[in-house]
Parts: sequence; C-alpha cells; structure tokens
Amino acid sequence: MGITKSELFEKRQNRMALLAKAFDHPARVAIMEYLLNNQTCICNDLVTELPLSQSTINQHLKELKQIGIIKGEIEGPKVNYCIDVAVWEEARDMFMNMFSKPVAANLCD
Amino acid sequence: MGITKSELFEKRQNRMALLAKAFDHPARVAIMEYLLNNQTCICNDLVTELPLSQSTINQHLKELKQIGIIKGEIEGPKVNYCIDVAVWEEARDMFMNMFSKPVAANLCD
DNA sequence: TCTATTTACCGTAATATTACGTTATAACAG
DNA sequence: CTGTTATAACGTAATATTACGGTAAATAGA
Repeated sequence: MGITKSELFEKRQNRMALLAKAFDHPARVAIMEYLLNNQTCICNDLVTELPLSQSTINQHLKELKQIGIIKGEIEGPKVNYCIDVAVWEEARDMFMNMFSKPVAANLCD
Repeated sequence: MGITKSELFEKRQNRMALLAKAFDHPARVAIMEYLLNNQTCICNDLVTELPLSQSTINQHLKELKQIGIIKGEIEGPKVNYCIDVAVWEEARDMFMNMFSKPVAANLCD
C-alpha cells in the first residue's frame, strides 16, 4: 500500500490491523482454512489445492509467516507449515472482543 | 494492490477477505471502534479524533461504506455514519466460525 | 446574502500488493 | 553423479492503497 502512519495509532489497533491481514485476501483465507482442516501442509499441497502459481502461494505463506500466525519447520527439502497457536488465540481474542461489543440497531437509513 | 484473482476462489472466501478489509488498517479499526462506542458519527468527529487529514478519513469512510459495514445518512450538510447491523453480524458470524475451529497444538517448532 | 461548516472529489506522489516466470538451492532416490 | 521434488528468492509488470493539499458543493445560521 501507500504509507501507513502506524506510529499515530494505538498499539492494539496496529496489532489488530496486522492480524486482520491474515484474512484480507481470499488466498490467505484458503490457506488458513486448509491449515485448520489439515494441521500442517507443505507448499506443494497448496499448489495442488489452489489455482495460483507456486511463487504466488509461497509469497502468501511468507506474508502469513511475517504476520506470525503460521510457522514453518524445515524438514529436508520441505517446509512444514502450521498455525502458531499463541498468535491464533491472540487474533481470536481480538476479534471476539471487537464483535462482542453491543451494536445499536441501525440508526441511519 | 496488484490484481486479486477473486474469480478463482469460493464466494465465501472472497466475502471474508472483503469483510476483513474493514479491520486491516489501524485507521479503519479506530473508526469502527469509534462507531461501536458512539453509535453514530460525522466525518468531522473523526477528523478531531484521529491524526489524519479530512480527505484521508473520508477515503477510509468511503471504503468502509463500499465494504458495506457502515452506512451514511445525509442530514443537511453532514453525513451521519453508523454500522450496518446486518453486515456487522455477517462479519461476526464469519470470524466466529473461523475461530471456533479447533486448532491442534503447535506441530512445528 | 454572506459566512462558516461539512463533506465529496480531483490530482499527485510514494509505496505496497499481487501475480508470474525464472532461477537457485537443498535433500533424497536410484 | 544425476534426476526428481520441494521450496525459496529474484526480477518484472500491473494495479491498489495511503496520504495529502486543494477545490467545489451544499446546507445552516447570522
């Protein structure tokens, strides 16, 4: 994107924005869902599963790893990816907290 | 961004990615939180509240409106913004569903 | 009518994202 | 050693995002 002035917002708001990025692209939603259903995967599993090239999928894995919500363990020539439970739970708590706030009935129509 | 090949993913995954965009920038998190706490707001409230220019804030409001998670009602020279409850609940359901799936203990370290 | 308030829109610059092809590397089987 | 498989890394092009200043339009009130 352009420059995001993250220094001007609360730490918590920046953190939530970062974690939301794990879900803000359909490929990353698909990858997270795959990991939820299969515990682990290697890049090639996703290449078979998703209609994207290996390099594109690898880029999404890299971004998810950068966010911290997944981890990769090198195992010979492969890398085993899995969800980082601590970060996953942090994200869950943040979204739960956001969505647990009461919302008034539509006030403008 | 670059081109997102949304036609290649499930409708649900594209929908989730869209809704996640309401939270993938700290300014939008701040706007959503402001609306949760105050029910409604006008653009100028946010200009006072947030360290961003009016045009930038207006752009974020436009994006949130495009996502559908907020609505705007014209009232004289002002526009009253509020959360669209139906879309909010759709987002809540999607994230709840995502985070309700059991996550295996870390399988790679 | 004049003015202040409020918002929307335009243009711009800088930067990030998405996607792919290509190439490099590392482990393993034969 | 060679070929296969798996992944990462590099370069690129196209497009989206973020942010701002400036400007225009619309309403409310003096």
